[in-house]
Amino acid sequence: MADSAVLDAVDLHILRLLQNDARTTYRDLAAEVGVAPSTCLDRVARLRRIGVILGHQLRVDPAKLGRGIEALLSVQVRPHRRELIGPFVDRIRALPESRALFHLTGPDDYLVHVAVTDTADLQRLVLDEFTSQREVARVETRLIFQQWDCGPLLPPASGR
Amino acid sequence: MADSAVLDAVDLHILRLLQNDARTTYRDLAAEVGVAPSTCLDRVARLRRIGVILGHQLRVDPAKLGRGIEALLSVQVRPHRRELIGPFVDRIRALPESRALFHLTGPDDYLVHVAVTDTADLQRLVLDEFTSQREVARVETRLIFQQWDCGPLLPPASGR
DNA sequence: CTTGAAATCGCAAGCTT
DNA sequence: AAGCTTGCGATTTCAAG
Repeated sequence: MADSAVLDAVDLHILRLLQNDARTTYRDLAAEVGVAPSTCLDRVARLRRIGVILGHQLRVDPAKLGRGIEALLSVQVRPHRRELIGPFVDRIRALPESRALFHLTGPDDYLVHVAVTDTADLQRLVLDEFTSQREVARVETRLIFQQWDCGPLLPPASGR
Repeated sequence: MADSAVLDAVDLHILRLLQNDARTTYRDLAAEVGVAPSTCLDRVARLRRIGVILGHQLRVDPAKLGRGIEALLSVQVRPHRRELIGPFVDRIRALPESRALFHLTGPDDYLVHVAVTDTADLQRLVLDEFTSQREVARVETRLIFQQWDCGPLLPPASGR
């Protein structure tokens, strides 16, 4: 279903460049990689078709939008059954404060990445949207001091 | 430094649309928002200039790149001093397996989001890059069953 | 902010290897 | 089958009102 794709050096070079700047033109890609622009077009179209490229995302600074504080919330959902966790996931994803949601192994079932205006806002969010809910057994809040993106995502060095 | 920006309804509308699809053309943006395409261009350029828009990122499927397993590693770095954590952060960010890195409050200093080929690869990563390092006092590994992106990031409802 | 025109880009068709 | 070149329509971009 999500099997590893067969990618050559040109594909990987294109992926590396587009992960740095997804708006690089085919002409510039072509110049950098050393092929014709239409070849880049074909390669990118193929990468989209086979699902390697999922889409283009705008990166936005939460602080500039008045959400200067970010935090990670570890949440235990009990009982951990499908009829409870489906609605829980939908509700959390719909919160304007939510940035990302993970379902994890371990004692804490979910990790929620949130962006809020201040600590009072964070307290309100935790109390009103989490601890006050029947299915939420426990919430642990950790503030994010700083966060970093890492290098472009590429196949393991052994390749293919 | 990262003060909240002053955005009007047009800016917010554009941000919402671009977060749904960062490749929406200025022409389509204009039609949707109800202004001229060049106005959209000006607005987006301004949003970039003032730092609200940080860039355009390609979303890629890790599984299709042979990284079918993702995990979160909670890491204690001891002693937690600048001369140790600087190199630690640089080293972790440079790992091809790293997707994101967070510096957090609480007993676990760092959270590392990684994508690996399989559990053996994960074990190798944890042993060779984390627990074997002097400054790493403890590592806790949690697998990611599933993850979700959330809605577009926008200012709090009360805002401007 | 809009209009309008020029430059650039995306994209498909045809050609070559 | 894969890549290159060409050309047209769409888009971006800029100057002027």
